[in-house]
Amino acid sequence: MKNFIKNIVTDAAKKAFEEKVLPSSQIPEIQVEETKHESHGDFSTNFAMTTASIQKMAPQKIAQILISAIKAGNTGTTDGSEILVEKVEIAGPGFINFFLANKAWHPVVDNILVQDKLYGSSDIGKNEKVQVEFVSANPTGPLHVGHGRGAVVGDSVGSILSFAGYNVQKEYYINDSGRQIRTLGTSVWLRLLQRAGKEIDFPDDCYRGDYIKELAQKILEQYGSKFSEKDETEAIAVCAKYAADKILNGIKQDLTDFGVTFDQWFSEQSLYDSKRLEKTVDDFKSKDLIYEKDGALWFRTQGFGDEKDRVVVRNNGLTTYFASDIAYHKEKYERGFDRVIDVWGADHHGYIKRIDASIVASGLKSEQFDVILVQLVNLLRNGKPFQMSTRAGQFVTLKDIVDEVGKDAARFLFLSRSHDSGLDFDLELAKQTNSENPVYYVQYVHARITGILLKAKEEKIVSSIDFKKGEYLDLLNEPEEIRLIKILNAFKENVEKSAKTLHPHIIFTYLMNLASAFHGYYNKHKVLSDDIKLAKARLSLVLAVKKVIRNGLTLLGVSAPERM
RNA sequence: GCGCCCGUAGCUCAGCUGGAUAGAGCAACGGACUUCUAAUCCGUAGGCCACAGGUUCGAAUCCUGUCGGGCGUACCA
Repeated sequence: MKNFIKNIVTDAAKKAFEEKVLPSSQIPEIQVEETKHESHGDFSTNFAMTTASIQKMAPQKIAQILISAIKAGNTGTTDGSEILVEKVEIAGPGFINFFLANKAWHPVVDNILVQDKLYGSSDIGKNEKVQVEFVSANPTGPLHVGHGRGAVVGDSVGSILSFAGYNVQKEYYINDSGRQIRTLGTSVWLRLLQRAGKEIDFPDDCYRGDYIKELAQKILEQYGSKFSEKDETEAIAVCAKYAADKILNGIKQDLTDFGVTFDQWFSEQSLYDSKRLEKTVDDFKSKDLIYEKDGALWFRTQGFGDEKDRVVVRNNGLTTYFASDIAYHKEKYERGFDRVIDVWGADHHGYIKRIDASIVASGLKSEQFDVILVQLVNLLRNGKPFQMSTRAGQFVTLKDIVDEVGKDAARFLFLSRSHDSGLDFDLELAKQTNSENPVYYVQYVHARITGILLKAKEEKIVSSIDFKKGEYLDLLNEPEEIRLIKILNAFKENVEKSAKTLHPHIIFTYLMNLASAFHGYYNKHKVLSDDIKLAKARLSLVLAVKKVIRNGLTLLGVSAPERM
């Protein structure tokens, strides 16, 4: 539709030049936009204003010339017979506004019914191989609310990119190596000793949650009471492995219940086992990207935009987290991804530059690496801050939220705001299943329409509640109907914008907007009109709305209920 | 100090690849169910878009600075 208008303007400008009413043949990129106000028509172009300096002419005058050219040509027709542009006019400082005939919009409905689940999809991704890595929480405790936000953002970005034609793989990086795992093992081991009757001072830097005690108990049950007599180093290793496995299984289950799925789970330990990390360090050493100083090995990140160089191997011989991350990211590109997207909590933002530096140092381009920084979730209870700490064992888990609020409401709330902004998540508010919860507003549209379609089938107006061809669409001429179709038409654009900017909340905003337009229409006009032809036309429209709502909700991982 | 994010209606936030009269939800007030689901709708009220400069025909949007809030700034992860 937009291109159609664009062509009209381009043709008119060329024609005006040929007829020498416009002095310059230079035609800049023509921008056509949907108007904000209906009084400004359906589309407008600022062409006259942007080209004013080139043509050395007042915008108003250029606009006038263009309009005459448009009117003179037989532009405005698609197949030469139907006139789709009803009116063209100059407005304001030089905008050219286009008013389309209603019938220009009617084919949109058919298009949706035919494309069905594919409506809104596109190929802007050109099948580019993209990896989205998200959550990647350490398996040292259950997922909490903050992880939930990262989880839905990553999951939805994955769905949206797929829908927009990217070849997407979703991955979870398991930090199953390093100090935090040893701490986990120690925590469990100490609780186990306490349970076995030993007096132990439980250190502050150990994990204190009740789940640690439960794990200790399970180990005792499984290995018997003799376990507490074991050699400490060996026992801690067993505890660590056992606990990490159990916790990871819990994480997987919680994510599944939250509707979040992964194509692959990647183990950090595997980077050590395969000697991949070692090889990566050697490789960079031979390229003089890693050097030795003060007994430690440093990566020359400063040369690639970081504030300073960073340690990869400490002077005690242990590798840093950064070291395995370098190897991991290098490995991702070697697996064939053109582009890698990491979803991180905002508290890790200082880490971006050094990873980016390591990627550029590997000979890749900075544009091939994106980080979605998800701002922190501000947990409230009845409007008051609610502090959480994994170490202290005081937190609200993701599971708690999903159990109490439900998957749909939780996901929808997490995606309701741009991830660039902090999110207030009020536990009491989220638990409410009333109209304050926007998810019901959108889902209600889907359920309402299903109700109408079922009734229509019962009354034999339609033979099925799902059909692929609209009927009597030219009867759709109410302003609310045209407005609804315009919004339906904008779905694909919104998906594309969401994919390009990696902002899933664009889909949220779109759905709220569509839902609002539908509810307004529903209250004003009866779909099942006595006029059977009109009823069929409206049923077609309403079915199209239903399909778009479903497609949108699917991208956010929220269900579209038939009944509420 | 330096870096990243944010500052828009009483509250929570959209709008930010520059466009015409800055939007929505909640809260407030007034209306609409014998009619397809009132988990809905319609109306009223509410704004120096933090502040100051700059670029531009045009700035909530881009640039610079100031102020305020959040988060970072390890041979931690």
